[in-house]
Amino acid sequence: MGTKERKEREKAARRDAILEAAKSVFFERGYHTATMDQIAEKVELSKGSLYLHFPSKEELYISLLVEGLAELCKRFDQAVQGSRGWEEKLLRIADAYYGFYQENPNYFKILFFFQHGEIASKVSDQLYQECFNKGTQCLDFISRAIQEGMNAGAIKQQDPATQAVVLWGAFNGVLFLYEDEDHRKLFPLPLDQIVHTSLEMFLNGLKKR
Amino acid sequence: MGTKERKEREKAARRDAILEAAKSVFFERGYHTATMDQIAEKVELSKGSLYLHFPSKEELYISLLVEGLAELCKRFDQAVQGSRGWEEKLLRIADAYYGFYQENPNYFKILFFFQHGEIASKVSDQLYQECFNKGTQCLDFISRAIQEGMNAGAIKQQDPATQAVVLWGAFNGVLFLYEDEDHRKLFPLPLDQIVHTSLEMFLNGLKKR
Amino acid sequence: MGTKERKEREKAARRDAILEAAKSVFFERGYHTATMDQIAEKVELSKGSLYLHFPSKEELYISLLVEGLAELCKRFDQAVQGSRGWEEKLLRIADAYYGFYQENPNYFKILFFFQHGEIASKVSDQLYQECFNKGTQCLDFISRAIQEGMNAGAIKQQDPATQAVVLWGAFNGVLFLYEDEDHRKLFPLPLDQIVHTSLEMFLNGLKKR
Amino acid sequence: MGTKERKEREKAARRDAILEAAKSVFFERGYHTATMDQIAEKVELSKGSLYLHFPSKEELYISLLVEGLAELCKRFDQAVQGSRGWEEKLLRIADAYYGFYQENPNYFKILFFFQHGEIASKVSDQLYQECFNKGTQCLDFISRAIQEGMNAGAIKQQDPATQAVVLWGAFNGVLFLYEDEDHRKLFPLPLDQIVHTSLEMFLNGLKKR
DNA sequence: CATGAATGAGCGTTCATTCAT
DNA sequence: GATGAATGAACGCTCATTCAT
Repeated sequence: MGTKERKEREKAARRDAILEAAKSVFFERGYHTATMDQIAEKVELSKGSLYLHFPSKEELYISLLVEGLAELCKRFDQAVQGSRGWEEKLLRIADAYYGFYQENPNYFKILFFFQHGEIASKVSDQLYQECFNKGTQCLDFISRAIQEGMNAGAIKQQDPATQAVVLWGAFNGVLFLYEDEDHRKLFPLPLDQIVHTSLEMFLNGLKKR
Repeated sequence: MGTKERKEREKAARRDAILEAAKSVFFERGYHTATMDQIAEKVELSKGSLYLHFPSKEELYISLLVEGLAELCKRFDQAVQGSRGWEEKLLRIADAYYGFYQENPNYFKILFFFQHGEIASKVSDQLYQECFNKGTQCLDFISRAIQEGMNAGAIKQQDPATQAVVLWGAFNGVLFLYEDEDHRKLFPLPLDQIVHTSLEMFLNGLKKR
Repeated sequence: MGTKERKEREKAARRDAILEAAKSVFFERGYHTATMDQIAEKVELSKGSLYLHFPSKEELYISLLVEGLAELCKRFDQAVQGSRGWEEKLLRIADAYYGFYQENPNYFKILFFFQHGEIASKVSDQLYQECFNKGTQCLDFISRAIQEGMNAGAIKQQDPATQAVVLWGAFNGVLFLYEDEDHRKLFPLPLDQIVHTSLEMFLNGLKKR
Repeated sequence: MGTKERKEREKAARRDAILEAAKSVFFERGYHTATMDQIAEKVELSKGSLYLHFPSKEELYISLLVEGLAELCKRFDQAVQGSRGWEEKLLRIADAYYGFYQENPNYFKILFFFQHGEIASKVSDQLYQECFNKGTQCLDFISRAIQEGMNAGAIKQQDPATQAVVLWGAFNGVLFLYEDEDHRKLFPLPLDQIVHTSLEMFLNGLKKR
């Protein structure tokens, strides 16, 4: 009688609600400062119930990352679908990333926090794999665009994966400078300008002379 | 009879010993996970003694950062002193950074990560200023090299500070991908190759066509 | 099925148990010397649980005071209800106070000592108000009895509130001399005699000549 | 050659300087909140040196009390010397006390704090005796005045010591109500009026009808 | 499934006291 | 005698996690 399905749907909904609350709390306060109590209060669930859906604070946090990477993938996909030529593709992937950053500046924090390892090691292998896979998927969009550029003769023949990683890291690094207020004070240039300059530099750098 | 000087020297030595111990503990466990007890044990001092030299955990942590930036500055200075031409300068600055990273892969964590504002705001204005100044000094080395390239007509006329920031962020971002073990697994390319590829890309990107 | 009520009753009971333990520990050791650990041990609860019921050591301490004042109010009420004439009323209020003191010699410490502002300022406004109100209620019983005496022409017309405060303070001061062992040695007169003498003096002092 | 005497004089001076600093710090911050560091800084001596003159924080604190009681004794003495008749004597003793309170409202705190016993028990027997003796001396001034009143037939024949204790306690109790800001809010009557009312009441209460 | 009271290990910080110099 | 660095035992409070109901 579909009871089982309904239950599952409800369970998934609950999970999503928790994730949503966790996002807002983690973003507002940072991983270490956020508490399970605050998240529980936000979802209007008891603290104990959180543990019915996520085995630990870390897993909850990283689950957020998986969601974020999935969203990023989707945007990358749309970006490449609607573009022609490797350069346009890269530009629009960058746009997608930058747009994602602007809409979710705090999401971005997790991305980096995860990479920091303090947390990654405390997470189940399965969740870790999910993370890894999503990350790889994202990178692949970049790789393929670069490969296209090589095929077109515009980019020097090299391992496209390496270049994708460099691009990803470099762009991350630039955005990261602006990740928090204190940093912004250190580098008081408008982010738009920084992003524009860096994209120009990176794309120019990719091209053969 | 120099008693006073000796005392001062001893005090400074103690301070350095604490800094050293703090470095190793913070590196191993991360800022939030590290405890003052662990640092005290490492330096074989009582916990209370730590507070004779640093007023708080935060200040201790940031003092480490200041030290690191100072060292980096010194290396940047040596790098530019021994080189001719903007391109060689940038290359050697990058080398200096990369060298610093390789010798102090964990130091880098603080340098770049900075624990993002959570900490910076709890630190005395003076210490904050020191941090800021050292950071600016580092960037200036890069700016000046870029300016030289513009003067030589090799780089398009733009704000060199912006480009310096982009370079700094981008290079940081690339190194950061390798900052911890878990992440290395995600991007299993040799760091040397990544660094080489990225430098080539960035320098190429700087140049006028 | 009354589950909710039972829970609430249990919660209140727990609160009372903590209050009881806190009373005995605070009494034995004084506010500053008493520790939350000791209280937790006494009530056979974990330290953390204490904070489920009281937000801080200060609030716990002052909550004790509120309880004491409430009890005193109740006794004052009974005292005046069962008496006729202002003099009997005052006498029985004093009896009630003295009785309270004898049953709770240590309670009295808090009541009177109040740790003087060091604490009061750190307590929630609400709790502070409760304290204030209860204190005022106690004084009002005295004021009204004095007013009665004035109406009857036995006491000189003056502000009864002032006289109530004086009476309260004076009687407190006398009891306080006996508040701890060391002091009893200094004034080695039996407390009963002291109380009797002082009541006689105060009441005599109130009367017109 | 008087070297020894000079040394002793210097030592006594040092002791006094410490006492003076301790007074100001203890008064400003309260016993528990004051620290030996603060006192050391105030006297411009090292913390260790404090322990050359006083064996503990408690002894230092109580030594202040002895000083205070001695001063009070002196004032009581002057008060009775310059007055005729038991009533004037008591009035002027009360004035002296009230004057002392007004000049040293914080001194008064120690007086009561000592009586609280938290500290008294941690102090050397000798210091305790000094305290006791000075306290007794103070009381004796009151006793003698009351005895005089009895001899004159104005006061009912009773144990004058008991009455002295009651008077002392009662007056203390009244002043104590005003000992700190929070209390003042609870009893928002001008202290002068309270003191006047209470003296009138106490003296009136002493007199035979 | 949901609850929320209870836990308990842990943290950063303080400070009276000691003692080698 | 004077110093002040060092100690170390506390302390108030937090919070991820558990579990009886």
